[in-house]
Amino acid sequence: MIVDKSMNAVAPQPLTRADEAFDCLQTAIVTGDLAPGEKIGEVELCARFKLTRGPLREALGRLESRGLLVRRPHAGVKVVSVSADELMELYRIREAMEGLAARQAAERMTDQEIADLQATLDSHETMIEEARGQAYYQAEGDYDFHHRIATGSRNAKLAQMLLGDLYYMVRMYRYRLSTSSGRPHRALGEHRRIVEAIAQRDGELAEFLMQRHINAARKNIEQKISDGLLDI
Amino acid sequence: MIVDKSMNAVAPQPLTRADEAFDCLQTAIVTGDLAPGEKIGEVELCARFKLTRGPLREALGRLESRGLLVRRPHAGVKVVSVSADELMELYRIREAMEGLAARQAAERMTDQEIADLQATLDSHETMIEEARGQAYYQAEGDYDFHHRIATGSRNAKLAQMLLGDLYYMVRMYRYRLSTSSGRPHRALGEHRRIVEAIAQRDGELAEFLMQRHINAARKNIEQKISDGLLDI
DNA sequence: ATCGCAATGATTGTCGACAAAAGCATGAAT
DNA sequence: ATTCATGCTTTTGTCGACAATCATTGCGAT
Repeated sequence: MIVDKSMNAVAPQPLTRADEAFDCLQTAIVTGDLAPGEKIGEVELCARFKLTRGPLREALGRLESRGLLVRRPHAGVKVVSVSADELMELYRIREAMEGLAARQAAERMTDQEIADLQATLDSHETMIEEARGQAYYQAEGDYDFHHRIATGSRNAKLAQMLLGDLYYMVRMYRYRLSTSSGRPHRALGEHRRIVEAIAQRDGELAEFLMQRHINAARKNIEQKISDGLLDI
Repeated sequence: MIVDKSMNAVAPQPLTRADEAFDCLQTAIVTGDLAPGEKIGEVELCARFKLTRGPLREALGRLESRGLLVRRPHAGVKVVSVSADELMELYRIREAMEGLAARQAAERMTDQEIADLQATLDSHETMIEEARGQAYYQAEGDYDFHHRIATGSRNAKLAQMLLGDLYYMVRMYRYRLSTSSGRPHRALGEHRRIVEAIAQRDGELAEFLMQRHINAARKNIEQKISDGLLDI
């Protein structure tokens, strides 16, 4: 029984209300418009996003199974609030999964994709040097880099778990932490070395460098938290 | 801002229709009652599981975001069908994530949990020796072992992703593959060595052994597929 | 005979109303 | 004064009907 891979392709254009609701709520949670720990009623959400309860409930179910909010029957929904420890655990998961992604990306990315990835880093560099984009780099540029590697792994489930589950939770804290300091420069250098390894098709090295990169990011946040510079 | 970890606790007892629908559909997919690739209408599902469309749709949304079925707007839902390649990719993800789980379990499991884990393996051994439980061991016993290690990692998100996302997809194929041969004995030996490493609190070794264990399982399936012994 | 178009049928997406459960406040009893 | 019970209010869970969209089938034209 041969199965066509493309059968499980991504959903096409027709956006349904439930999809809109899902996107709205997701960005609202990530950007902090809906604060962690905040308990919020369905009717209030309907009014806020101009929706009816049907699509809204469907979106809430999806958000719940992705771990962005918790729902207690008959008691309402609440945005998840992850502790500092749990954030560290997220980084440990990223270390393992993105290491794999980097290794597979080194084996499977096309030459074109690698060139695009290098071009992306170039634009990041100019942004940092012009000193007006540190926040942007930290927030979106970094996400962009990891996004490309996740999809470049050609591992659909891996990309789905990374992009659909983990990154949203991490980005949720990027918004309020906006950790900068001297990391952007170091992070860019680490990114460059990872891409180099990928360009040389050295999967093992790419995996190692990616793991070390994420481990460094984790330690950076951990340090700031223990110094009291960051509240979570 | 101190956040109470227990805030994101598991849902309590009150089961709602949507939860029932979710469980029903999930087991139906895993056991193969709903065949992969099968296109199925909402009203048919309602009749089959004695539900109304409201809770059903909510369950469908959850199943979709977990990757167990795909939904094209206005065109119905379809059970996912993963190719042989995609199954191999799942094992690669497991290798990375369960390696991490084993390492953290070695660092964090209680002595009681480790004793329980060893007892579990003992019961598996008697089951295999009595030769009447190979299929059971392969199907449920193995799942039991990995389940305990995932929760023993004390990494809530990791356990959620492993138990909620990956295992269901793997179990879905366990049912129809029922791969046995001489693996059960070897697998049990590998399990024992992993637990030994955990009992000695040797996280690195536990991680290495777990990765090798899953890698061996993957190669075993890969071999059978290329030999034409297994259809997917 | 085959291809394209249109109308019909079926299925999904959406909406509003009803019912059930939980939370809260008030009041009474210890 | 504190605690428990009871009623009310609010919110969630559920249901059935309506509207929008897609798939199919039949007809006509080339």
